[in-house]
Amino acid sequence: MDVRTICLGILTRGSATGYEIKKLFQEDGYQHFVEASFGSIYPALGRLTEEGLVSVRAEAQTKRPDRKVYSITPAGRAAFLGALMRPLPEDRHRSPFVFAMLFSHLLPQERVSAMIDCYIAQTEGKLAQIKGGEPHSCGEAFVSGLGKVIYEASLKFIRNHRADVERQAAHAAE
Amino acid sequence: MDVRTICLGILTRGSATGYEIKKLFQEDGYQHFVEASFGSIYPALGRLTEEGLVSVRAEAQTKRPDRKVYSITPAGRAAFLGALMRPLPEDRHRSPFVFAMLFSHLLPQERVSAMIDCYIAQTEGKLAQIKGGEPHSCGEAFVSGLGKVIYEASLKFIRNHRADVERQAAHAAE
DNA sequence: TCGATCTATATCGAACCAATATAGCAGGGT
DNA sequence: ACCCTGCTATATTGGTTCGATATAGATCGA
Repeated sequence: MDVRTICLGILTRGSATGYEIKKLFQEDGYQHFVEASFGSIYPALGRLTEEGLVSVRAEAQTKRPDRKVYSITPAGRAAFLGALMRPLPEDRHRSPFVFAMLFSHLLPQERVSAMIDCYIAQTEGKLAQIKGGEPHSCGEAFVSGLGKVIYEASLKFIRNHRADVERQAAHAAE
Repeated sequence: MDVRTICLGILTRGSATGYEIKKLFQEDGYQHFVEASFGSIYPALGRLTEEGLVSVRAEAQTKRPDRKVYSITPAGRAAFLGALMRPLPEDRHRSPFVFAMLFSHLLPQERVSAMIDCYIAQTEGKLAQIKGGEPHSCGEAFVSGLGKVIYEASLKFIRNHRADVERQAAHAAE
């Protein structure tokens, strides 16, 4: 799903600045399944404004740099709903950790253990973030519930099976 | 994890052509956690060859276009192991479906149901592909086992909770 | 004969991102 | 008073990636 559509979706829920949209990707639960960088957010907002799908209002702040607040327009709302009515792109999951586990037999056992420990800690952090959130709608509850069961299943499996790949690694000649 | 490192990893397991590497991404179980397109595979192989991390041998074929077979070099193998010894990039999961569920209240109930049915079918297909595979090592068994529990947990949760978002969608005025 | 599909290499224009640039501020340490 | 870290805020850049496209060899069914 392209960054313009994602920004439109976020703006259906309320006006926001480019900086706030980026923050939402890092904090508000979106980070588990969607993301964009400043390098694509600001150009996307610019084009959406050109296309009339979004309006922008500059706001001066005291003691802070000026900010640009973007709001979705009726045309933008229609464009977003139109995108949701069309077939969705498939999920993409990229996991350097999982890829690395395929090569665990080539690595020292301590390195494999360190990778697994790091991945478990990261996953626990994400699970804690989901648990600390407060879904405001059925959609949000569905999404955070799904994330929760995925992370829990991952953690359970990794804890139960980490010895399998750690044992294999032990035979690696260095 | 960049495409060069991924190609090096794949080539530690055996020589391959660019076309075969792409096929591996689609069939051999890698697709669940790693991918690259021709647009990045061929340039990556080219650069790896320039850097001496990979060697290439052209092969004529009868009744088929000629092929280029790439093999990893000792320097390439060392580079790959070096990459695995450094901190891994974090996982990235992008899910247009999950993002769309946040906006289920804006959609007709039949559309929400169709999205969920499609996602369930795709996930069942991926699960069947994992179940049909034959892991050849502890690393592969770990990876396919992890994928299996994640897909199973997802399917179970979605089936049990789909009514929550479908019910909400029903109130959407069109 | 044509279209679909597979094998096979490769490039292109557009999208994306991590890094960087610029600029406002607060707070803590030296 | 100065410096560093961290936050707020907009924006751009060079490199990476990808979907589409190009080219070319073939098989098979209609």
